[in-house]
Amino acid sequence: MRTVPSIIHLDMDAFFAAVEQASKPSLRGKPVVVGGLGGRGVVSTASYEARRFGVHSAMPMAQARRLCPNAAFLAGRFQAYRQVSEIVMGLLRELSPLVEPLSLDEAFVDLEAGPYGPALADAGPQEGAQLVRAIAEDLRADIHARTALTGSVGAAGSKLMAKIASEQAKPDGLVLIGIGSERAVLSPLPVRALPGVGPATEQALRRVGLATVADLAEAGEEELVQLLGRAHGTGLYATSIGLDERAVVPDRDAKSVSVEDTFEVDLADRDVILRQVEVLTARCVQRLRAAGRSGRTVVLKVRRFDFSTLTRSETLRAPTDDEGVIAETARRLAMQVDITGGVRLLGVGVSQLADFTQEDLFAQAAAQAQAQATAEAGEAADATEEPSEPEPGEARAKDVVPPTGRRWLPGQDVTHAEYGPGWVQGSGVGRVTVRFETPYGPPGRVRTFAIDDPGLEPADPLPLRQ
DNA sequence: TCTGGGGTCCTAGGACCC
DNA sequence: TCTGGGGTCCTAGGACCC
Repeated sequence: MRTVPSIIHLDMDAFFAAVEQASKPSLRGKPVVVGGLGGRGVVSTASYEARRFGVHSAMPMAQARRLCPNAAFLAGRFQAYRQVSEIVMGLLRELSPLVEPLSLDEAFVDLEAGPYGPALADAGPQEGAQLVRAIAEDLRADIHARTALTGSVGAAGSKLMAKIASEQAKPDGLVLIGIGSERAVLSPLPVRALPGVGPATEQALRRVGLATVADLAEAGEEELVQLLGRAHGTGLYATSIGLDERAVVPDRDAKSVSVEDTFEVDLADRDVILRQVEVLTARCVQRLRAAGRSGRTVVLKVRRFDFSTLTRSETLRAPTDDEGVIAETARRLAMQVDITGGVRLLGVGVSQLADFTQEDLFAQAAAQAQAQATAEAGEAADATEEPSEPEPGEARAKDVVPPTGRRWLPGQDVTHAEYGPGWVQGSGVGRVTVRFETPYGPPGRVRTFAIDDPGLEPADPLPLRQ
C-alpha cells in the first residue's frame, strides 16, 4: 500500500485535434474534427470548440458535419501524432523507467521507481503529495514548452484512481486523489465512469437497479459475479471499493497485428474480395515484419452489409511471417464465408506471435513445408473452380488509387516550390487548395492549384516547436 | 450519408490427453 | 464394463478501450 499518490496518469487533451491546431495557426480557436473523411468515416477526435456543437469521438462523420458544418474536417496525420507522442513519452521517462503507454496520448508512470522515488519514500503523506503536485505541474509545463500542447494529469495510489483523477482534471488540469479518500471519490460516480463498464455492462447493472459505484460496493461481490461472470464480477467489485494493485508495466509486447478496411461500397464479388484479402495481407505482413515478429494464427474478419461481424481463424503448425502462407490461409478462410448481400469490411490479422530468431529455423522450415502443402492444396481447389480473370478497368472498391494524379487529403502536409510549406485545405474537380502556414508563424493565405501542379509535393510534418 | 481502425481480455464449447 | 474429471488447445464471439 502506498502512502503517497505516486502513480500518475497523463492524458493529452483532444490530442489529434490539438496537434492539428498547433500545426495550423489558422485553426486555433476554431472547431476541428479529425477522422475518416469517406462516406463511412467516424470522428476520431473533436477539438473542444467542436465538442460544444455536440461532436464527439466515434460519431459518424456525416452527423458531425450536420452538427458543425463550419468545422475543419481533417484526415489523421499519424506520423505527426507519433512524433509528438515520442516527445511526450520521453518526458515521462525522465520521471521513471516505469512508463506504460496506453495509446499515443496516454500513459501511466510510477514515480516511485524513478529519481523522485527516494524522496517520495521518505516524505510523509503531506509533503509527499506536495512533491507529486510539483512534479506533475513541472511535467505539464515541460509538455507545453516542448509541444505547445496541454495535457491533464491524475495522481493517486493506484492506476484506477490515477485514471479517474486525470478524467476529472480535464482539460489542462491536475487532480490528486489522496491515499484514503478513494471511496469517497468513487461512491457518487455513475458506474459508467469506471474503466471496463461500457454500454452493455451499464445496461445489465441498470436492469437490477445499480446506477452508482456505491450501489456496486453495496451489492457485493457475489451478486456482481452472478450478474457479470467471474472475471468481470470480481474485477468490478474490487474496483468499486477502490481496490487496485496492478503494477505499472512498461514495454508490453503486442499480442496480435491486424489490418482492416471498410469499403466505400459493399463488395459483392468473391474475386474482388479475395483480391482485397491479398492487399490487406500484404499490409499486415509488412507491419508484422517491421516488428520483427511472426505469427501462428491467421484471422480473417468480415463485416457484412447488415453490420453483422464474423471472424474465421486457422492456426498453423508453426509461426510464420511469409506473405504467401498467410495470404493463402486468409484466402482459404475467405472462401468459407457467406457473402450474400455484400461485405462492408474485411480484415486480416495474425496472433500467437513469436519473435523470429535464429533458433526458429525449424519453425521456418516447417512454415515453408506448410506453404508448399497449402499452395498445392490451393491449386487443387482452384482447379475445380472457374478462375475468373479480373476485368481490366473493373470497378474495384475503395483504395484503388486513381491511375493518374494524386489524392490530396484535407490536412495533409505539402510543400510548394514557390510558396513553401503548407497543408491541403481541400480538393476536387481537378484543383487542390493549400493554406501556406507553419506552426511558428501567423495564419497563412490560401492558394489553389491544379491537382497535378508540378511544384506541389507531399511533405513530412514539421515539429510543433522550432 | 449510420456505425473506423487497432488493440486487449474473457467466455464457452469441443477436441484431445492423462 | 461403465463412468469421470481436469487441463490445454483451438475456434468464435462479444465487451471494452483509445
